[in-house]
Amino acid sequence: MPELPEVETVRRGLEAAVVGRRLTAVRVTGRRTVRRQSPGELVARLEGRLVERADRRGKYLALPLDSGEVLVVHLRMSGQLLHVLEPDRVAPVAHTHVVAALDDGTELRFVDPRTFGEWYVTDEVRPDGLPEEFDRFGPDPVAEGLGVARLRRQLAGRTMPLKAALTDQRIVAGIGSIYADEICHLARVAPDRRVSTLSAAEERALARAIDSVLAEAVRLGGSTLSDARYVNLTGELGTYQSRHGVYGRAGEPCFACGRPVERIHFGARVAYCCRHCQH
DNA sequence: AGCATCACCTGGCTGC
DNA sequence: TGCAGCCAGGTGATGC
Repeated sequence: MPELPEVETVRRGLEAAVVGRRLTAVRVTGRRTVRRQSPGELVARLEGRLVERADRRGKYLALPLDSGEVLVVHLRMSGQLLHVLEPDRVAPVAHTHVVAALDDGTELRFVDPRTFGEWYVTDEVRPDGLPEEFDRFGPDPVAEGLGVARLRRQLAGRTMPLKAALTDQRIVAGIGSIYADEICHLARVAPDRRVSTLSAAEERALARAIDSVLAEAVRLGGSTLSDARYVNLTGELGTYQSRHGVYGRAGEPCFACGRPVERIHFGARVAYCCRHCQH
């Protein structure tokens, strides 16, 4: 499922394929993708506009336009953005909900079987060109950096389980279930630990693990699970799944100690971890 | 305010 | 083989 590394990989694809291009025609065919405004309104605010930048905060993509507005795209669980070089020769696949023609004859297509993904255009824009509603997010570890001091501030006064904190976009932006589990494993802290009980050394280990796991995952183009749902803009798979230490590996040996990885439940959550390495 | 829980949605998998 | 039931999981609403 697209988390920060996957969305960052898509952002880099958009930078190459879409930035500097004009949207000549936009078709919305799905019923649920555009729900913040009417599809007709979204189309009217996109057609003829030049895409000036490709930005990202957390799992959200933001494409500032020459109108001063911003196109926001969220892939949610199953959304894919695909850049099609020869649209006349490549029929849209099933579950294609938005098609945007670019002024170089290529197309940007949005495919989303589970229809959770979303497109909208907003004119409530900050001086940095991102939507005002992005103010609610915590720091993005890749776009803005996150040191241990900032992490400690973000966790201050909270008692929730660590995985709940890591996946709370107001605390840190961009981490979902897969990377939260991998970060906890690398930092050797259990995902169900209450954040109020973390030692200074554990906070340092977590800050380092957040940086290294996300940086390496971005370097490898994100994780594509066996359902092959996540691909980048040109249809390539990510390869970070080969580095997963715990996620989806219940019963398989922990790379560090050889004991079986467990799939644990706490509250309504699930996490993969090694009870021997993580405390 | 902070935290837990639930609804949303549908393709695909599991198990009978 | 068919099908019911469940799971995936980020986000926002709700309730405590």
